[in-house]
Amino acid sequence: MSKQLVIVESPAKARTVGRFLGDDFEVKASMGHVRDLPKRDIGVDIGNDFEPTYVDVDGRVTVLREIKRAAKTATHVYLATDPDREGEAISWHIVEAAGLQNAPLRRVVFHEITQNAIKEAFRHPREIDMRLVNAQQARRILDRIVGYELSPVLWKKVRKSLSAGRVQSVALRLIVDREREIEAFKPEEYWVVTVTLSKESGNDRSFRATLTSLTGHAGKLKIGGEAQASEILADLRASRYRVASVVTKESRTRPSPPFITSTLQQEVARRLRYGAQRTMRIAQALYEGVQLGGGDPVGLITYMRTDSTNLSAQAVHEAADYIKSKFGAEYYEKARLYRTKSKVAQEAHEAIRPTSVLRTPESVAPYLSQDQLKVYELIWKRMVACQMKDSLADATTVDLEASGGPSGKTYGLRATGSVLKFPGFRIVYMESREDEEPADEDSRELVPLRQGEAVRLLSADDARGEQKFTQPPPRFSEAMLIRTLEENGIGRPSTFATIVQTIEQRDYVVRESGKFKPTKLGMVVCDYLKKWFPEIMDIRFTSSMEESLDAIARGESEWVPALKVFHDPFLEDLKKALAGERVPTSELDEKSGETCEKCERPMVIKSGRFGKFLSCSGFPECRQTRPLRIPTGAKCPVSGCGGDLLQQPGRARQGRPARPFYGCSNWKSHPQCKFTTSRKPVKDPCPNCGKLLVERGRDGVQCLSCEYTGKRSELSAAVEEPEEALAGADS
DNA sequence: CAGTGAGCGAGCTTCCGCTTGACTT
Repeated sequence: MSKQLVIVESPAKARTVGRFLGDDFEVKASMGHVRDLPKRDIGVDIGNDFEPTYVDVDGRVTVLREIKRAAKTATHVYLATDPDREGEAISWHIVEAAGLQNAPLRRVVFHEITQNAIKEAFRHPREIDMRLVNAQQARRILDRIVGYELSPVLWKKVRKSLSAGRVQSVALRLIVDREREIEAFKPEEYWVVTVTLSKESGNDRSFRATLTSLTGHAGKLKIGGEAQASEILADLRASRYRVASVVTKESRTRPSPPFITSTLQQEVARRLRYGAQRTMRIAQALYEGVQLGGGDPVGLITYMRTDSTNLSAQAVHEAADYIKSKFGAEYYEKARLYRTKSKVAQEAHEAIRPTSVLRTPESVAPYLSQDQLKVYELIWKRMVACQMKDSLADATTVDLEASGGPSGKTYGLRATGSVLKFPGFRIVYMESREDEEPADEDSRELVPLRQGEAVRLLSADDARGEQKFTQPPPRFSEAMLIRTLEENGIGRPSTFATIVQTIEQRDYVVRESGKFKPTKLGMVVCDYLKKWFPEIMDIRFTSSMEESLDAIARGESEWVPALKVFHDPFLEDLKKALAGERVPTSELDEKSGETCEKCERPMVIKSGRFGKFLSCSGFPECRQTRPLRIPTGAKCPVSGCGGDLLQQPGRARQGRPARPFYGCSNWKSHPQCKFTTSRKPVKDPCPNCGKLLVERGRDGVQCLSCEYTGKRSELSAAVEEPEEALAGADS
């Protein structure tokens, strides 16, 4: 008997949908796009209305064959790819590539994988929406033109193999702009003055207050130097203190919305220090399914590449029941719905949530790896918390006055405190903060005080001034960069992790203690693109592109003219750039901190065919070169060798970026030694056997010769980080 | 995850966004 064919994008989704639909349906997965522009050349006939050439994607040939075969006998072919621009295009490409134009086609869409949503979708089939498809084609072709016309300009004018694109180049710009802000930043001195006070009567408890104002002067008091601070401290030490006002307000805190891709990546980075790639790998495994005891694998979370905070009614309902029975009715008020913040969100899926809150972290723990459990726990807690009641606290602000010091001035001080009245969602989950400093000052309970009450300084030592300096803005971490990109509508949930990978792989940026720092190459490429292609490098370029795409999707404009509007001025920029100057290669050299043995000029780090090497900055007058090797302080573990282990830059191989490795200094010398390792050596020898220790994980060490493992922090001295100037070799 | 070592002058590189592959005996 012939079945009805259903096509979705992901195999895990195919499994679930198949279970809901029953035996009359055969559900197949396209596994993403099945056709795309060719890799070899641009594949767009610009002069001929941007006519694209599509080819079958490598590895999707079998998928297409299967679809073709199943469609022959199917009574209906349901195109159930994701309900967004890309999904619509995937459906259209499947029809074109598998030749299903005359098949009994029906396009169906659902935003959540629940029985109801799927049944409802199948009741309202429609046709493929060519407006959406054309919006996708315009997006794809624009990205191809930008990427494949801009990159060759960089090959000619800067260096070969470089790349530029609508998304990666703006990501690079954010990092470079930030670095310039930091370089230009002038720290300003300021002082923070605090006093420790207590009630007149009794000595039971003290509290701290911070100097905020000088009576008669508007605004916040600024203390710019030590002299001023000393004068104020002299006053405060001799002052009488009085409570000017006590204001207590109830403060509510709402739970954070359920996770979407970007917030999951950020929170996992903050709490677990996992990178975006790793987070996505773990989430993918949770989504694909885990075997719980016996039977079929169970998908533990909903789809992990999403920009929507929507929750299915069923999930909200289940969470309500769970909260009421587990924590009590006072922790639940009503279903909470979260509106998706991003304007460019496509909302094809739900938020990232457990497929059932009844599968608590404890109950699935035996079947998960450590990593998986930690990530699942965060997703589970965030979901439960997001349906719980607000937390309530009494936040008290006490303003005080100090007067009677030698100068006769009157000062204003402030103490704050807060008492949690009702924990609400906090008993399950509280989002971590960017700065990580616990805000205990604010959450501390304050001594009960009355307006007009006199208080006293405990002792002269309890009026203190602390010198501080204003801080430059921080460099971007991976999580911060992803957040900023998303706020500007740049990149999609499926690409956030790879954007970061690309600019790292191109050597545009390096990580230094978890933060991105641009390389000279990155700065040069960014400046070059800003000079010749300011429009592409504008942070708002993507959002204006999205507006035109939306107009196409609504049927208000045509995709070919829209591309033309973009391409005409772009072509002008391209011509100007190609007629312009080449960037001198010396501008790409990184400082090394070393000096040339021959002419004493500084040595610089250059990148050649075989990776990085040291070269005299006096080139071409002085042609001195040296391999780039950084001593690690560790000795070669080969017995009788006695060589030093040196960090070497390593070579990039087949798409993989260059990774440093560690080799013996006696390589190719007398006596020859071929020892190498890719694990970072530790200075201290193994306490067990005296041989070489290498780093393992964040704080671990491991012996290469015996079974010893230990903690790096417990050894006498760890290997020092390479000098900052040489860190570029560490990428 | 992996687990590396040559010392050029040729032909190749590149985008963004969907999604997970896994030759036969």
